[in-house]
Amino acid sequence: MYPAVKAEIAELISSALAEAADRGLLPAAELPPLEFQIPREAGHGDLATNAAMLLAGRVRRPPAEIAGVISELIGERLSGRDMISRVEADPRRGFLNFFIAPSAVQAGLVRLLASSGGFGNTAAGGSRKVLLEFVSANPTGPLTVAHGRQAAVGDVLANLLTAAGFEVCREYYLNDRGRQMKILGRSVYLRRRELAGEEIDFPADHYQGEYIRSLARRIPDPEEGWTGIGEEEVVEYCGDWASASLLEMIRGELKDFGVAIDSWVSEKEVVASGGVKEALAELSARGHSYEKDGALWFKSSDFGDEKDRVLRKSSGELTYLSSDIAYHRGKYGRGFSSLIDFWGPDHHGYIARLKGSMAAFGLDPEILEVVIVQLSTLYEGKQKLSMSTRLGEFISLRQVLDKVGKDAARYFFVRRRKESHLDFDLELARKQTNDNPVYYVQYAHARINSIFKKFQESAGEDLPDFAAVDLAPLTEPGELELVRKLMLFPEQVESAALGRNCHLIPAYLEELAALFHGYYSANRVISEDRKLTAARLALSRGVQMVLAEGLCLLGVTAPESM
RNA sequence: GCGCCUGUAGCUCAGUUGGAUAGAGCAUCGGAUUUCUAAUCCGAGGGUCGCAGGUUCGAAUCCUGCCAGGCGUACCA
Repeated sequence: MYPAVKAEIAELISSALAEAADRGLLPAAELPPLEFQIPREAGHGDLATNAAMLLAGRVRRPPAEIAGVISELIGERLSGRDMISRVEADPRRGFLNFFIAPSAVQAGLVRLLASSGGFGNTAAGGSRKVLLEFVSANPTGPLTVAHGRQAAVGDVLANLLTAAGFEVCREYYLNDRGRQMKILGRSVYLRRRELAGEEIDFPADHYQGEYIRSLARRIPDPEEGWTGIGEEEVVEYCGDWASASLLEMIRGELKDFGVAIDSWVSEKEVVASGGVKEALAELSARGHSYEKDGALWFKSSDFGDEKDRVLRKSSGELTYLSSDIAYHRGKYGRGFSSLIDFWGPDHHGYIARLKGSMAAFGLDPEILEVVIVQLSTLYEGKQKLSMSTRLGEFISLRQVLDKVGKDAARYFFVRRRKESHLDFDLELARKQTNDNPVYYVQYAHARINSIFKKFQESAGEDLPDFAAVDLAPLTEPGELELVRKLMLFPEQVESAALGRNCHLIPAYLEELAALFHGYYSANRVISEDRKLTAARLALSRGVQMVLAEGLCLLGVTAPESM
């Protein structure tokens, strides 16, 4: 609805401007691109533009005077048009405030009701392919709360991008190789020996968590027996088995968290397939690497990094960076217009070198977009929960899921800007009261369902065909405000997707729910007036559809009853 | 030292490309249910937008400099 109205307003203003010039009311001037905003106050109309302020410099008149002339001339043209009912000029600053005609608002609702889902979808993406890599936790332990937030934000962004017309692939990069794997293998191996009765001085830099003991208890004997092969092979055996079983656990956690990964890429395979060798050879061929102190270095300082980075250690081992470079180089050949990575805040220093490496290959580093998601702190009411990973005391995503459930967990993780550190109060997320925003939104959805049930019971008839209902009876300010809010949904989805601002969706849903709860308290949907009842049922249905769609984008259920 | 993020009501935070009197929830206080779910609604109080300059019709928003907090600054991942 709004795009059409905006186009209409632009046309009205430019023709008013031309006429003003003809009549000598204002000097001739070209209209700059219009900027619109939705006024906070009802008295300022439904849509406002600052056209007069933008023109002030060009025509050398005060904004308020220009606005007055324009609104006067537009006012003369409004009869016969059905989108705009009225225009007013703000006499102080020069805003032009437009009031959208109720019939135009109602027409928007008809479109929503006639849609069968996907009302919020837009074509902004033009079916371009986007690769979204997120979570990507090492298979060395359970997913943490930090992973949980990344998973929630990443998954919701994927949903939003899909709704905005992109084709999204969710990818998980598995760091199943390297130092951490060795430490994992050793950790399990040592715990295993401990279980066998040996006194072990467990190293502080090994994985301390209780889950390591549990793995050590469950690990099957190697074919050759525990002593039949060398210690190095035993450790490798332990590492392989442990990472495989931890991966199974992670898959289960993601599944229960509502996250479906489309593509799993193993670091081991990237190395084994020769991808790393190839990438290093090309870097060298392009003259962007060199040997020093027995190590191979990437000249990342040529690409905006603060210093050069090691690709292959003097020990001969590959660094994580080299396989990551190879992995990301591979992403470029897969036909994506955009490559998005989700990383924790402790990795932000890594951005320059990775993007630099893409530039070193002659690839466009702008295609690669790194999104940093800040950490969360868990609370039980006022009490802060310990997050020490070293001691293995961290709260896992699984524990959060057990405590508050998938809906609340996902909703809370997404609710804040990703740049903000999140305070996640488990006690609040569990509460079934009005201070819990998840329930607040879900309740609005369920409440509407209850109205429908009540109507069917008391009237003894089926719900009307909503798309065919005459909406003319919807004239209350609260009703039109609700519809206008509904019409904003597609823009909101698109803006959240393009700006990677998932938190806009919970905010929007809470506002919509608040409008509906308020409307519900002040007005009765079901009444003696059959036409009004039908129109209000249709309005409620529209609200319910958008709530359900928004919750679906968040991966949160929209309950029929609560 | 340098880099990234953050600083808005007692608390947790919104605030689109600079726009009208800076908003919401919680907490506090006061109200609302013979009527479709009170997991709801209505109202009140509460602010030097970290500080100081600058840019302009106009700054929480942009620029510069400070202050405070978090994270990073590995031949770890």
